[in-house]
Amino acid sequence: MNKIPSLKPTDSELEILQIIWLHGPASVRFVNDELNRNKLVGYTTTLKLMQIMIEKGLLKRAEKGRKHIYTAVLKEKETKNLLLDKFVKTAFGGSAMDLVMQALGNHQTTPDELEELKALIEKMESDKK
Amino acid sequence: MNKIPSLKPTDSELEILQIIWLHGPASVRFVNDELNRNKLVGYTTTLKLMQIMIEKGLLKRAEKGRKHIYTAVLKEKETKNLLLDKFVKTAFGGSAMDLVMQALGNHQTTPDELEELKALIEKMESDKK
DNA sequence: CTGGTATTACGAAATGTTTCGTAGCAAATA
DNA sequence: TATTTGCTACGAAACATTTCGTAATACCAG
Repeated sequence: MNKIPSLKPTDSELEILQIIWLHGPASVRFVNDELNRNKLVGYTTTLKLMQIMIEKGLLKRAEKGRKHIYTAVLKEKETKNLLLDKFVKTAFGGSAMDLVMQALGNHQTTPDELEELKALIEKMESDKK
Repeated sequence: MNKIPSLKPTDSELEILQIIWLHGPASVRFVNDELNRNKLVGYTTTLKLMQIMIEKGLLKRAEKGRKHIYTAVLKEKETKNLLLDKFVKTAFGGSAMDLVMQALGNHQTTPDELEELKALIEKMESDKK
């Protein structure tokens, strides 16, 4: 029934999504192992979370032999867009520019990244003409 | 006892903080009225939230006559920095640059804003040398 | 002073998130 | 085949967040 997940993933759910986006469709075991590189979390905890994500429509799954293989329903980019929109709205009063300026001012950036950013800006300016 | 609030404000708490940052120290009545411009929320709900924020150290208060006047403990900018750091970490795998690129690509920007942004980049590049 | 109004304090319900224990079952292995 | 191992399902506890009802209290208008 649930086709389009309108709900925003929680922090824990997002950690799981990141792993699946990066590595592609994965079993609970794999996701749990990845999670445990950073923090201690029980296998059944991860399983339960992923089952809930199925209910919410964030993941779908296929049974491969005995295991279940989970796939992300939403693409990485669209999900991050949703989260970004919400974050800009709740934390920066809707001003994406404020966020960009503050993000640049408070994080390390390499010269390459700055060049890339400048290129994007040039492109935006020429598109606008 | 609680002096420095390390906790991140919840979404509801953030709405209250935005109002206090914008208007300065305020009573529960004022905050609740402001909140109700956007959504329906009961007075005691707002009161309770603000009391909890006192416990967490997000707000402090002074008794002016019979009312309590609430003040934000953290400055707007430092709070947004904390939130931004966390968001970059959870949603963009720690890459502020990814966030910046995506934010620029998905929101309207005025030529003035782009100029301002370019100026910031120039400044960062010259600082780096 | 008295009744009505605005305010704070408190407790608790409703909801959402995270965690894990236990059970049941299937597959691999000894 | 008998045992162990690994997986899923399910329920529930622990915790956090949000909401509001009720009560106590201070203030104000008449």
